[in-house]
Amino acid sequence: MPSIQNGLQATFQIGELAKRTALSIDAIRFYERRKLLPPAPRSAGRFRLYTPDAIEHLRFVRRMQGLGFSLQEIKELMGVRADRAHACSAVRQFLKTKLADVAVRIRELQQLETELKADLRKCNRALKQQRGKTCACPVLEGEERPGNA
Amino acid sequence: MPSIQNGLQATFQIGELAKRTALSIDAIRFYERRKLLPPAPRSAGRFRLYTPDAIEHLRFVRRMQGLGFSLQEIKELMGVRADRAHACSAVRQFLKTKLADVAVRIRELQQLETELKADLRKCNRALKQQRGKTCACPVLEGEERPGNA
DNA sequence: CTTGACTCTGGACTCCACTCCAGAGTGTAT
DNA sequence: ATACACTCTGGAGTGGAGTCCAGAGTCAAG
Repeated sequence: MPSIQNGLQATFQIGELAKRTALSIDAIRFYERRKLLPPAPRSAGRFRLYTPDAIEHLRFVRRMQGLGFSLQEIKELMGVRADRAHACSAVRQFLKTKLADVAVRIRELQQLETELKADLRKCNRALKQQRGKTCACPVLEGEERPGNA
Repeated sequence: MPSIQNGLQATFQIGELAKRTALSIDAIRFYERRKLLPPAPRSAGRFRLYTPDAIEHLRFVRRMQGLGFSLQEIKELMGVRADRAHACSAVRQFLKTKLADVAVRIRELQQLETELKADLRKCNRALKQQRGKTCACPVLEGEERPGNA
């Protein structure tokens, strides 16, 4: 259970962090090994102790991951962002590069969005026209049906 | 070399396709096995023969992959898009779901873009202020240097 | 008919991002 | 003192997305 005895901040251990981030305990330890999470301070008995920061931290990792960044890239990104305080032109360059990457991805996704919308419109028109006609559409789910073209 | 003897269309074999798509031959065969590419018709000697369609096809795959879709997802997406002709509501539903996914990703990337821009501005301001002062900034590249701060 | 560049298949191997243990220690509740 | 839930480390295993390779076949040129 959370310990508040030092009057500073509620800390909790890894199981709790796992629940609050919907990550597995193993995944959290794995991220720590890969330096995506700073090594947690430990209790007397060597249990990791976390503050709510860790939740935000891990959420950022997952968000980036969902956007298709590798753990390596995320680590670099976090390093730079934490470090922009003592900024230098290498950091600046890194940020510019990443920004350009992100802009490209956004444009490509918007392109895909346009295409999918067009597909959807065609689909809707087709559906409207075929009212009443049978439509088995075995395409989506079926993988293993026997002889049935 | 390309064979044009049937008067229909220039076909080429896998090495050429690899060059034109900047994919490896192995990757192309791998995609075929995973059904991301329809099985190519073969020459008399069982060599795969491709038309320029295949180039577009593979480019689409890579584009989607760059956007973070798994091969499984790309396969589904292509299946549905090829099939919207004989549309049905399952296809329509799939498209709607994917569209929603894409919209979410776009929003998240835009959010990240905003954050990175803010980082960059802070970085620029910091750089302006520290004109003249030393800035070693060992953060980015260094991982394995011995004692050399 | 041999050489050289290309292709074939199947299987083993790699890297990433985890997941799943076993065996041992921690901490609280009874 | 013991039970029980939790955590520790280190290492093996998994699934995705390929890469690498051996041994064999194809085919144009000399």
